[in-house]
Amino acid sequence: MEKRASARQRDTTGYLGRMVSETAEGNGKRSEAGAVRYQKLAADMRRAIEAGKFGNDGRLPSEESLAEQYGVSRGTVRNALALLRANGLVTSRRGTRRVILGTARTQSFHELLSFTNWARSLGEEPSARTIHARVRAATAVEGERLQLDPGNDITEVLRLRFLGRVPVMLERTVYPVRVGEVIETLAPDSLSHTGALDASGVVFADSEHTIDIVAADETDARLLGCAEGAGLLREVRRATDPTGTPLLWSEDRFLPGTVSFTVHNSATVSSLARRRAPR
Amino acid sequence: MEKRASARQRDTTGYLGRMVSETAEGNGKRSEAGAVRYQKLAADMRRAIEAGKFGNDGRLPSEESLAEQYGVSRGTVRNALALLRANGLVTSRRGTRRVILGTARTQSFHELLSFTNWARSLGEEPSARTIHARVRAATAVEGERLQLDPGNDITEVLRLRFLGRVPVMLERTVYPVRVGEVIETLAPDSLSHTGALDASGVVFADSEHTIDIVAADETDARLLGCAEGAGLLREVRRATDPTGTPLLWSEDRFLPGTVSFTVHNSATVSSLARRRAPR
DNA sequence: TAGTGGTCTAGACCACCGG
DNA sequence: CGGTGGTCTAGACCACTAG
Repeated sequence: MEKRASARQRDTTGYLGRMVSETAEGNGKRSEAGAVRYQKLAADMRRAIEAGKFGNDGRLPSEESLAEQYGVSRGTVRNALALLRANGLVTSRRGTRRVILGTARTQSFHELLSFTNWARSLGEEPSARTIHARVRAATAVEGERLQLDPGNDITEVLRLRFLGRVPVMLERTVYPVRVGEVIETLAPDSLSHTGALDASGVVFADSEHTIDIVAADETDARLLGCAEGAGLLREVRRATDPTGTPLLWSEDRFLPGTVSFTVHNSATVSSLARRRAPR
Repeated sequence: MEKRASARQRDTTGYLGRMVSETAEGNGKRSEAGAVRYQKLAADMRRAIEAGKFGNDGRLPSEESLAEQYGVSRGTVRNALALLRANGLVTSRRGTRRVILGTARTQSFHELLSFTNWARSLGEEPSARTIHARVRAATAVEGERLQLDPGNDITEVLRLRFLGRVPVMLERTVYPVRVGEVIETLAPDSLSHTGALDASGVVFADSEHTIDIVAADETDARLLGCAEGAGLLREVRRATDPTGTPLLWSEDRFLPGTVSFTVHNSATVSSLARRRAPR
């Protein structure tokens, strides 16, 4: 192989582009109607890619020619492409046409927050058994997690989650009362709490997911049917509204072999962090 | 609490913006010099936020006024803000000023790919013991993973990784020969393979990380010093160059309690997928 | 050197939030 | 209703890739 000239030549790819609400483009429940131009465009191009309509050299047409074809400005094309890029569908590099990578698999924001949505997107039948749900004063830790003053009330929910008839995950969720009030109006084993919140006008805007491994405690073992001390995959979810106010904090423990998490990163934008485990 | 009017009012936040190479902004090794305008701007604004220079109402100035202050166009400001947004530093919502969320902690692309970089960014002393490294024909599976024809050669490396003196992770990496050739020129226990590739001009552009839980096999148990069958946190890393050509495929198994992974998502752009576990 | 994607500008209009 | 962020346009120049 030929010798490369120098190091430090990398990072020149310094991207940019725009983004976009994957909302209308991905497999979320929101439909394509109501989406703005670049979102429809992205959906369109995604289909075109999957149908192989861009020829078989594995390259996309230039932004200029796409703009012409679709009758929009280059900026709008770039917005759409940024969407596909973020999901790992296409590359981007200065100097050459974009390369088609394949079909992206990133899930929509709501599928990540809602076990029910997620299960359905997989073609599985989700269900839930509420172990308990109660209102009580927040501990100091909970107060901090939800940005409440300690002593404020929270709603605490413990639910066992199933795919088909098989228990898969144990969910320990804490809501600020404000949010929890909505939950309390629901039937005991109602499926999608997140969906209900959604429907009642609660707006989820950002979330953070931390993944690690934890030993099953006595409760986990009993409800999930595993040995005490066995390793479980833990996902801690935190969600906030558009103003940054916490809406929920949840610690979910999955049986091994039931889920995996995949993150896509590019040199230009990365949303993943690897840390030392807590404690 | 007042009743919210209607559902389906959510998703209006349909963001957009631009992105940017976190490269110059985050804690990557590339310096700020050489960065373009919006990158410097982002770095600047990050510092301003951390120093509390935007007042204590927790809000950012309007894009317009930021553009004026910094003497750039609104588009450039939006590019910079998109960067901060992607890292969870600020929110964005139509109609109101952006809200400051806090200090983001997302790691740079290279820290995710390189155990050595990662460890150092934590202030820990990384080391490595190479168990074996060899060149052999690719299996069918490997061929597919690296997009090679089966029978093509690959370089296979098995390394035990330490933080301080403590074994933390066992790394099974496969490179296409083209890439592996660089590795072979290195000293047996040289620290950063990724760094070496980097220095020799190999350009990493995209990566995908899949995280799940796996039972320790006999090799894992022996080298990591855990019980056979114990749960380990598995991270499968795949990296490609800007053209989409695979550069490496690695399966890393971490002892429990050593790492956690955090992903930030927003309703407008999400890079995380939750799946059923393989098999 | 020609073509392509990345950066930047200037201006426009709209949807939404809050008073 | 005014201010703000989201979308879109049109045009310019630059950095880079590949022939």
